[in-house]
Amino acid sequence: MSTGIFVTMAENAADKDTPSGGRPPRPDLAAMVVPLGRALMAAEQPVLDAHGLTMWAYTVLLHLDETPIRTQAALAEAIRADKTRIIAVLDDLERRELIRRQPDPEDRRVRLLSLTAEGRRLRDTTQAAIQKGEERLLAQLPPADRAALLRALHTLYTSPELTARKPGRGSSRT
Amino acid sequence: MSTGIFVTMAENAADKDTPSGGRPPRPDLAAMVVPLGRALMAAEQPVLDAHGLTMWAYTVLLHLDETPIRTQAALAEAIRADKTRIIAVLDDLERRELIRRQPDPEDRRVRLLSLTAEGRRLRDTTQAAIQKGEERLLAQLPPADRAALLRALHTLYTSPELTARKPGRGSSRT
DNA sequence: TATTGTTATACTCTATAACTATA
DNA sequence: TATAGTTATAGAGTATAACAATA
Repeated sequence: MSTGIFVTMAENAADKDTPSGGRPPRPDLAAMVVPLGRALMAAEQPVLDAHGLTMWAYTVLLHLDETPIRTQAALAEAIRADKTRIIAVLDDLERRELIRRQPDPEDRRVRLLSLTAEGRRLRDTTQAAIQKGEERLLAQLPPADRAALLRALHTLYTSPELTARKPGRGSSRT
Repeated sequence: MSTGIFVTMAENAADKDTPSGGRPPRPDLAAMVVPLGRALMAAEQPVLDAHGLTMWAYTVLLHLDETPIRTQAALAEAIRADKTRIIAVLDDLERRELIRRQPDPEDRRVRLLSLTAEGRRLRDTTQAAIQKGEERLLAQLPPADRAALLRALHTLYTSPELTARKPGRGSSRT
């Protein structure tokens, strides 16, 4: 944690608004979202520790449940991770029998990824604990704002403008 | 970028809700906020590049404006950065005459930090460009949701529960 | 030749420790 | 001795390149 880029901008112009030509009437969106995200991650860390999961492992468990994924590369792509980075995570999850990693008989290069019963159980209890912590925060908001926040976040998060893949370099052949 | 932790959880249970004992009816808050923040940062990067600013430099310019800060350590603390990390940023900003860094006559250890006119101008044009990009995103939301989102983000961001300083290690003497 | 999974290497970012100059 | 600022070093996290197995 304490990886704090975009921190202070949020307090900017929160109340004072200079109408014409002055400071913008609202703080940058990123200036609130990024530090909030960092704080949320920091708040979740103890919960994950208590359940013996890293954030990557938790992300994998969460994603494996919804969509049965066939290849590790697809999983990595789906969670925007590098394919080389999740290997150690999968190794650990498999060793602890939270996931299965079976070679596909039809294409023996491929590893079929699936959640075990215990994996599902651990995911559920962990997520319950995490959301319980989040509820404490959301309780500060009026019910209408809370609903609008979740709705708006979902809209923005799934926005096609933001889902764009990393376009910079990486387009070199090979 | 592509530092993507907490990515997929957002799509979870977005529509299907299993009432009792099943999956939670909403995705984890962090699972939407963190990737959204990363996407926002990625979207801002080209704008910052065009204006010749790193995100840390932009953060410094933004913060220097609102609160006149006396010491570099205080600035670092305020933007949750390590005091050693902003030095190169300040060096660059000073060399480009976007900020001033004057020794305090009353305590010659201290550097008085202030924004130059050009620094203020660059900050304003950069922020205008960034917020213009953000407006494109926010335009997807109904006006009421947009207002609620900004209100809720500000509430959560300034929440005392999340403002807690890193409590772990660091409390060692020295 | 292309692709899946893997290992090994290099790079980026960040924090920690050590130093100076003032007080 | 304590503090502001600085420099140098080391560590964590990540991506890139190279490899083996299979298609």
